[in-house]
This record gives sequence, C-alpha cells and structure tokens, in this order.
Amino acid sequence: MVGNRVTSHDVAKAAGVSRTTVSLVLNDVQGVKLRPETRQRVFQIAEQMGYVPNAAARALVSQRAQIIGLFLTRSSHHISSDAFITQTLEGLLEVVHQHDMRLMIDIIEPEHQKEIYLEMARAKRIDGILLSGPRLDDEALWVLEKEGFPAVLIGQLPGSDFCFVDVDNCASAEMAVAHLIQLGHTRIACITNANPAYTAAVDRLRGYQNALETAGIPFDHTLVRSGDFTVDSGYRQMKDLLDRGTQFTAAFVASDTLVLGAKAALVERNLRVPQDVALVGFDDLPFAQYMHPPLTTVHLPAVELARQACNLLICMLQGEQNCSQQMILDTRLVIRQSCGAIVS
Amino acid sequence: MVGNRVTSHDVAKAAGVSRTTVSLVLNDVQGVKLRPETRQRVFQIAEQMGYVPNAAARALVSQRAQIIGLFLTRSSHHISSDAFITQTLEGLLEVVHQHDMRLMIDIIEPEHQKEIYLEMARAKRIDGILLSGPRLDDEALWVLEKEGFPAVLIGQLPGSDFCFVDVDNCASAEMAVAHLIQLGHTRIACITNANPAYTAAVDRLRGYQNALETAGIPFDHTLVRSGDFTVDSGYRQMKDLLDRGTQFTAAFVASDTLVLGAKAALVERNLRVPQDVALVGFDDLPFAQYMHPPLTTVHLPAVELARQACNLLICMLQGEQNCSQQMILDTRLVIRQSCGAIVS
DNA sequence: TTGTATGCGTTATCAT
DNA sequence: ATGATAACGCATACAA
Repeated sequence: MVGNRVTSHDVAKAAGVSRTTVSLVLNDVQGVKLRPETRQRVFQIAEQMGYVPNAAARALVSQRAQIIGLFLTRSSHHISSDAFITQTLEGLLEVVHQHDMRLMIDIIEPEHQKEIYLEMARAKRIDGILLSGPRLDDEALWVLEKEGFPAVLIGQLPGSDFCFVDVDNCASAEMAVAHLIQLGHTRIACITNANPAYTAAVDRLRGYQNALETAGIPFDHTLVRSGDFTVDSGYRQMKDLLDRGTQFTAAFVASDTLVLGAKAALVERNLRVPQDVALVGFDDLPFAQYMHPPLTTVHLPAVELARQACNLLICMLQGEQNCSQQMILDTRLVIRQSCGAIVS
Repeated sequence: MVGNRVTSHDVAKAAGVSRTTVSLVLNDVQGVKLRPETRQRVFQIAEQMGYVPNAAARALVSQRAQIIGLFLTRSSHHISSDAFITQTLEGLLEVVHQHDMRLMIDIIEPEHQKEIYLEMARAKRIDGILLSGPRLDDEALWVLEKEGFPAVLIGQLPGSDFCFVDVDNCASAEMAVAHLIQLGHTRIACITNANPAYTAAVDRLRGYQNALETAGIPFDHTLVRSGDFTVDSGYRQMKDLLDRGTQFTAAFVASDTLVLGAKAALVERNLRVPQDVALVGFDDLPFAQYMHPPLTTVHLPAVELARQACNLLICMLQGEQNCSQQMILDTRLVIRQSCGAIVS
C-alpha cells in the first residue's frame, strides 16, 4: 500500500477516458468544453480513488514547485527561544495558504552551509526565498541577487537591491531611548538583540546612540553589551554590567526575549523595576504586557511583516511588475509600567 | 537569467561527455570506474557552471522528495506565542540536515483543511509526516494510518498504531501536583494547556486528578479551567478563577506559556507567589528559570523529542524494520522557587 | 469534445 | 569506461 499511488492513468482507465481529459477536468482548464457528464464522472472517480496529482511531476512540467522557502539566519542553538519566529510563521502560513502554496523552512548557520538556499534555488526546489534577518557577511546573498532569483528580505541589507519589508529599527530604538531620556535618565545601558553582523542589531544600537546625541548625552561604551537572541544572553549581559559596577538608572534592551533575562539579573541584585532601573524592550512579544511590571516596549508588527513579505514575494512570482519593492512598516512605543511615571 | 537554469545536458555538453557520465560523477555512483581526469573535469565544470540537479526531476524518478513534513495542530492564531514550536524546529532541523533532507511546515486548523497532509502525502510532496500534537477528532489521521504512509507522532493517539515519541504527560503532571500536595496544599487549581481534543491536555489533567486521588483530596471541578496554548488564556483563566472567589493556595498550570499570564492575573490581585499562591508549570521553557520567582516546572525534553521523532521517521523511510516503534522520554520536576519551602 | 504525442530533467538499464 | 534509451507522471499543443 505504501509507495504505489494512484496516477492520472489509473483514473483515466477507471473513468474510460484519456489522461488528458482527467487533467483537463481536474485543473478546470478554461476554454475547453467537456461534456458535463464526463466531467462529473472523472471528478467523482478521482475523488473516490483518492487521486492527487504527483507534485514532482507537476513541478517538473510547470517549472514551479509551488513552494516558498523561509530561511532564518540564526544558529540552531538560538532558535529555540526566539518568539519572533513563531510570529513570522503565523503570518507566512496565512498568506501561503491563500495562494495554495507550501512553506519550506530552514536555518542558515552563520559558520557554514551558507549556500543552502542558493542550492535550493538552483534546484528549483523552491520558487522564491524569504530571508529573515539578513546578515552583512552573507556572501551567498550577492550571488542570489546576481542570478535574479525571486527573494524578499524580512529586514534590510544596505547596498543591495533586494525587495524587503522591515521597520525602521533605528528610529524605533531612538524613540524608545528618547522616552527614557524624557523621563530624566542620562545613564542608560544598552543590550543589543544580536551581534553586529545582523543589520537590525546595528540599527537599533545606532538609534540608541542617536537619542543620546540628540539629548547631548555623551556615549559611553561601557554601558553597551551585545546579546545573541536568547533569554540567557540577556541575563548574562545585564549581570556583567552589574558586576562591573557600571552605574545606570535605565536600560534599553533591544529584544523582549532578552529583557526576561535582564530583569532576572536585576531582581537577583534586589534592584527594582522601574524604581531602581527603568526598562524598555523591543518587539512587544505576546508576554510583554503580562510581565511584572508590564513592559514598556517598541511594538514590532511581526505577523504583519511576514504577511507583507510573503505577499510581495508571491506578487513577484506571478510576474507582476507593479508590486512595491520596499516597505517600511510602522512601529510604536507601547508605554506600560516598566519605566515608571514621568519625572518632569 | 531567471528561470532557465543550467541542466545536466549543459554540463555534459560543456564537458564533452554524455548526461549519463555527469550523473555518474556527481552522484558518485559506486562500482563504476570512470577515468579520473573525466571525473575531475565534469566535477569542475559542474561547479563552475553552478549546476544543481533539478529537485523535481530527481524526485520524480527516485520516488522520494527528500522532504519531511511537520504539521502542527494549532490554529494559526495560537501558534505565535507557542515556544514549543521553536524547540521542535531546533531538534528537527538538526536531524534533517544530518540526512540531507528538507523540512516543510504547515499548520492544521482544527476546523477545516484537515486533509492537507493527506494531500501532501498522496502527492508525494513529502516522504513522511511528523505530526505534533495529535488530536482525537482528526479523521484524516485514520486514513493516513490505513494507507500506511510513514508517519510519526510527537505526542500520542490512543487506539492507533502510529509510531510516536512522547513523554508520560499523566505521570509528569501527577508528579508536579504531588509536589504541591507534599508541600501541604489541598486546594489546588488547575489550568490545562489546551482543550480536551488534545491528548496531552487530557493526560495532564488526568495526572492532576490522580495526584489528588492518591492523596485522598476530593476533586473539585470549580478549580479546573481549560487554556488554549496562549499567554492570554493563562491570564483569563486565572482571572476567572479569582473573580469567582474560588479558594485555592496553589495552582498547576499545564504549560509555562500560560503561567506567564496566570502569574500576571495573580499579581494584579496583589497575590504573591509563592506565599499566597504556589505555582507549578509544565514544559520548562527557556524563560522559566528567569521568572520571578524562578518557576518550578516539569522539564519537557522538547528538542530531544523532536530529534527522536525525526530519527524514527527517517529510520522508517530507509526501510529499516528494527527502529523502535514507540518511545517515552523522561521528564523531571525542576524545583525552583515558585512553590516556596516545604511546610511539613 | 476527446485522444495522441512530446517534453520537463533526472536516474537507471542496457549496449558498445 | 562511456553513451544511447527508457521510464517517472504530468501538462499541453496539436490532431482527429
């Protein structure tokens, strides 16, 4: 029973017609008049035999796999605590379903196997690529661009012509830090969400710097730490900041995931939020509003980001020219209670 | 440049050999002696032309897509806050890479589109199925079983012969609740992780009941609420429990994700953990140890669960008979500080 | 309105 | 040691 599936040939034989007719009926080809009774019979027999056209054969002849590939530029070790991924999946699957396509998912380890998606593209295993979190040091990306393979970035890659959907990470971070400054803070620590190979990480850091500069607060590199997507890194970096005795009254942590860890490090030292240290996050993950105190954070429209990226890619796949090339979605600062009241 | 890829024909022509030779060289077919210089040249030219065999053509002839399908039985609305998914992905991708296969992912909405994976199976779009969180009311599963399509469940489906990898949800929950009872609690609330269509949810609830029964504590249905995977549901159900004035000194929340929400509801009422309400979770998600107080919870080896399930499936795919059919992985209660000290 | 023939790009079975 | 040829299952231009 395993392996030998029913083919269009079987259906044709059972229905007493040719394979062509079967194909015509099942694909509902327009401009072809078939006798209703024939159509009816074929349809019914196909149904009852459980016939489903072979995907490989169909892909081979149609030159489209009907699959889009999602690639995550995280090392496998980091993916398990990344809430952004599930939000991306939600948006993607929604759109993918609408277009009767499928989603293939993979991660690109920074070290090796960088060319996985190049291979998948060349093998036509996927029709298009969605790349979440492009890295500046990703060489395969430039090849991809040169070959003109349909791709959309969730995030940005300065200097490339890729279509992308993103938020303004820099301005958003600036907004968050400005909020802290407005509350009277001048010693503000910063823990980035990832290492500087990720464009989003450098942009958020730049936003932090801009806010400082605008307020005339000198930049102090001893207040800055680099995270790596995980809760644990948030804890470690905040602990390190504390261990070194660096003085600060507020912290901008560039990802809510890391905030969880950072807050734990604070609590461990009996430091209260927001009385001793005000906290601003980034992403507005589902749990942010349920933290104690509820977290003030930059709302990132993650699901929508994924939806738009997927729509854009599918638009390109359908050969449309008028699909807008690059989109920046709005963020907003969601003020809750982790920064306390305004001290004007 | 888009679409017209280089084929084995192109490579053969450029190398001055036949397509057969190209295939032989690139697939490193054993038992065939090719002149080293020919092999060398073919290899080099294929490399420099960026030739990658067409996946569809290869799948068509080899009858294997080299893809395994992961199906999540969550509605799309629930997936975005589900940390279990990312852990599953981590384990899966690791194994899938080892075997040079790919991963396709999809969700099965409870309402409709139940037969998605049946179609993917019949279309041979995937070689095997990994189903995370089987539901009792999933009819397509029985068809799948009847057709003998390779599948492994992450979770269990009583009454079916599917291979599966799971933990003993009942015993684990019982262990967690027993811990609470041992600490002197008798009024213990319970918020399940999902609705009763999910086998894991009913098993965990049963464990709760067993612990009560063993301790001679009467079951009180007013202490039980049903969650739906989300942080929000944890909040709502705990709030509801509180609103109704139900008395309890401890709560077993069958998923750490929901604990986040449940704890927020407690805090909102100025109830302290563990002094006023002791809390035990389930899953031991990455953030659990960083909660305040650090969460006592049942450690679920989620990544390992996925790894084993994937190994099992690939084992079946390779036609091996000796792959163990069903596995139960160990859990353990990680005692942290959300239950306070023993009040003996 | 329906059937025949061809090609999609590969692998596998033969010959040479 | 290498090349021609036949599937794999489908879609489709073309013939009937």
